[in-house]
Amino acid sequence: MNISEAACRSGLSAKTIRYYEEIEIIAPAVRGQNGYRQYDAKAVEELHFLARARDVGFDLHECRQLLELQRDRSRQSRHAQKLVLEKSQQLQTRVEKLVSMQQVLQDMASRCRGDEGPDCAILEDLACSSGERL
Amino acid sequence: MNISEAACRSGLSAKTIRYYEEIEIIAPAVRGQNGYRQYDAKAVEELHFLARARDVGFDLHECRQLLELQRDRSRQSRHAQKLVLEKSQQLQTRVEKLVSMQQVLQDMASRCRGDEGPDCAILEDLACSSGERL
DNA sequence: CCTTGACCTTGCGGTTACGGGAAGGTTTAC
DNA sequence: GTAAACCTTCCCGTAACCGCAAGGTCAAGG
Repeated sequence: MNISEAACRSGLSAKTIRYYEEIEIIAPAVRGQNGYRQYDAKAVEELHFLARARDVGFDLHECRQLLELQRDRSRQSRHAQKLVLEKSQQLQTRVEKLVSMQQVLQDMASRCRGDEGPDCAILEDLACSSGERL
Repeated sequence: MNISEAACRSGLSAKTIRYYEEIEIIAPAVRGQNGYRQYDAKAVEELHFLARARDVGFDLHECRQLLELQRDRSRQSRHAQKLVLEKSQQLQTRVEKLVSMQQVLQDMASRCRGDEGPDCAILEDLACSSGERL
């Protein structure tokens, strides 16, 4: 199959598949006599694996490691688990940061009248270092 | 004062201040006869305002708008409030996405034995489209 | 046979918000 | 006198692609 069908089936875009080949996350695709990239079911599986891994938050460096584990018949599942738990912790940290930012925003918005006048608790907050609630 | 002191007082780096000047978020700094940028208290206030706005999640485009409001004596506080509420909603959406990603990761990790063997629920999940829990 | 449209190829530029480092001028302190 | 600690500009690198352009290929219809 050609790249656009592989894209469809894997959930990646054709651009992304070429990019992954370029940065050598995946092996160079076999080419037809017309120069077109050809993909079989096994290749699509790897692409799909990458799409899933990206979806749950892994960056490409980590995807590379996960794919190596996936290919390695003598892997140890604790290595995969370690990657997952670390990523989970990272997401946790990011969530906490975002939540605290959001709380500040909610607080600012609630103290702002939001009318036609120029008096604005939000702008005062941002201007003033006393507004440090983060 | 020179750029590094302005950086210290505002909470931005000197690099960032030069960058903000380059992309015209702030006015070009006055230069001393040696060519060094000079900052007064008012300039530092604007830099600090930007640092705070970035801290709570605004991108530079939004910071630009906020700073315009801040400078505008005839502003309407509802404009600032609108920006804040929109940003709060964006953060909410990002948080929800991250939390659902994290739940998937936690679930995968819990079903993985995490031992020396190759059997791994995580890798099976990533490989298989039936693992769609996102 | 020709053309049209939908593929495919490569390559280059743009995105966000800076950080790092080079090459060089200035100022300050010992 | 010189070394450290500033400052300047300029250019490259980051992550993970997307968009566009120029051009080759392929299948269908008139």
